[in-house]
Amino acid sequence: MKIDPNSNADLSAQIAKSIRDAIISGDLIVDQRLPSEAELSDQFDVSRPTVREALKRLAAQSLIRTQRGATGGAFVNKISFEEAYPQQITTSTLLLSMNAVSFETACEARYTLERSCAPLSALRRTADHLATMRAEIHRQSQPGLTDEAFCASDVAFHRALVDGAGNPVLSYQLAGAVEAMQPLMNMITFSARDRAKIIELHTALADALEANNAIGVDTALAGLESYTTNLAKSVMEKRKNKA
Amino acid sequence: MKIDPNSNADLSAQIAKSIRDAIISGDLIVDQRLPSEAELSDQFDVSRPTVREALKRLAAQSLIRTQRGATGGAFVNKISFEEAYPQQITTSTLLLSMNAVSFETACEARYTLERSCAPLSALRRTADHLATMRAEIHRQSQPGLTDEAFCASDVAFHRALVDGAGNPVLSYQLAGAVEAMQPLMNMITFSARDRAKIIELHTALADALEANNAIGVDTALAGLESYTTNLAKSVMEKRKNKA
DNA sequence: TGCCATTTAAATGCCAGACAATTAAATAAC
DNA sequence: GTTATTTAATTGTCTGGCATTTAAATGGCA
Repeated sequence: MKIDPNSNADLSAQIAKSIRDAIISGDLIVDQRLPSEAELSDQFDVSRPTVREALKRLAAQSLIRTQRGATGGAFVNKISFEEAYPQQITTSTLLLSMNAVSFETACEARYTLERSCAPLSALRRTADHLATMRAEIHRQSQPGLTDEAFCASDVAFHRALVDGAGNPVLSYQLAGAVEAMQPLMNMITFSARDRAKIIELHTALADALEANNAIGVDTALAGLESYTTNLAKSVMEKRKNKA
Repeated sequence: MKIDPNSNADLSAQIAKSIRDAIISGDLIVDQRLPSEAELSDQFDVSRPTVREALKRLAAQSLIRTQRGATGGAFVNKISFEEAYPQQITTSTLLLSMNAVSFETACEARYTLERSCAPLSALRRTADHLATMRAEIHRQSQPGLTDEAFCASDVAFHRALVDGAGNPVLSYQLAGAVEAMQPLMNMITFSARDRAKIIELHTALADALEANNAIGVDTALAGLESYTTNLAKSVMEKRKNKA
C-alpha cells in the first residue's frame, strides 16, 4: 500500500481512509484482524505513532476495536445499533446547536419522522412498549419533577413509541431526531398547566396505541407538535420582551 | 484536569471524552482554540503523542479541526450538515451490511421515512428540485445504463424529493436511510421491464409533486415500495433456487 | 513614514527508540 | 495430567528530537 506524502491531508488521515475504504468495500470483513501496528508502519512506510493516530481515528468511528496481548491487535468491529446510537445523537445534537436551526425546523423534522412510525407502532407495539409509556406518563405527573427530568421522561416516552414499530433501522434513525431535541426542549420552563396538557396528549396517544388505532396516534402526535411549537413560540416571545 | 490512569479505558480515549463533553456542554464553543498539544499534555499529565491520539479521535468525528503554524492549533469545529452526511451514510451502510438487516426491514424504514417527507415536499418543492427529478428520470431511461448507475440515479432522484421538503434536519436524517440502501439495491439486476415500471412510478411521483398533490406523491411512493419489495423477493427466490 | 524582505517563534506533523503492561501460548515442574 | 513459570507478541505510553508551516516581529530601504 502506498500513501501520497505530498497530499495536503495528514498521513494518519490518509491511512485511516485507506483502511476505512477497505472495510466499507468488504475487503476487510467483520472480526478480521488488521496487521499489527509494526506491520502497518512497514506497509505504509510511516512511523508507528502515525499508524496509531490512524487507528484511533477508526476507533473513534467504532470501525475497529483493539485488544492487547499476544494474540491482540486491531479487529474490524461489528458495529451494533447500540454502539451507533450515541454517535448519532451527539452529531445530531451538535448539528442543531451549532447551526442555529430554529425550534420550528427541528420540531417539524422530529414530529414528521415520528408520525411516520405511528402506523407501524399501532400495528406492532408490544405490551412492553405500552407499559414503558404508561410508566413514563406516571413519572411525568409526579409533582416536584424538574424540567430536565420531565424532558428526559418525554424522550423515553417517545422512544418507546418509535421502538414499538419493531424496526431497528427506524429506531436508529429516529434516535437522533428525538434525542437531539432535548437541549432545545430544556430551554422551556413547563408550567403545571403545560405539563397537564402534555400528559393528557400522551395519555390519548397511549390509549390509541393500546387500541391499535393508528389514526388516533397520529392525531395525538399532531396535537403534541402544535402544542409544543406554540409553547416554544410564547416562551421565546416572553424572553424577547424581557430583554 | 485529571485523568484516571487506573481506568480500563485508554488515556487518549479518556482525554477525548473529556474534551468532547466540554464541547457538547458548551464549555468549549465553536471556533474556540484548544490549548496547544504541549499545554494539554501538561494539563492532563500525559505525553504529547497521547494527546495527539485523543485529538485525532475528535477530528475523526469532525468535532475539531487543526491548523499548523504560529497561530495554529486545534479549534472547535462548527460541524455542518455537509460534513455530517458522509459520516451518517457510512455508519448507516455498515449497520445494514454488518447486522444482517433484511431487505424488507431496510426498505420499510426507508420508505416509511421518505413518505413522511412527501406532504412537505409537495407543498414546498422548488422548480429546481423538480428539474433534478426530471433529469434523473431521463437518465434512468437511457439504454445501456449499468445497474449501479441506475441505482445511483435512483438515489439522486429520491434525495431531490426529500430535499424538496426544505428542512435540512429532515434531509440529513434521510440521507442515511436512502443512501445506505444502495448496496442492497445494487444486488438486484433490473430487467428492462423493471426499469420501465420504476420510471413510470417516478414520473407519476414527479407529476404529483409538480401539481402539489401530496396524496399522489404518497400513492406513488407506496407503489414504489411494494414494487421494490416484490422485485427483491423474486430475485432472492431465483438466487435461492439456483443454489 | 511606508513598503518589502527576512528572521523569528510557535505550533502541528512526523519519526526513532525505548519501556511498561497485557495476554495467550509454550514450556517446565511436580 | 495439572499447575506454575517463562516466553513472545502486541498494544499502551513516554522521551526527545527534527521538519514543516504560518503569522507576526524585525529590519532594511526608499
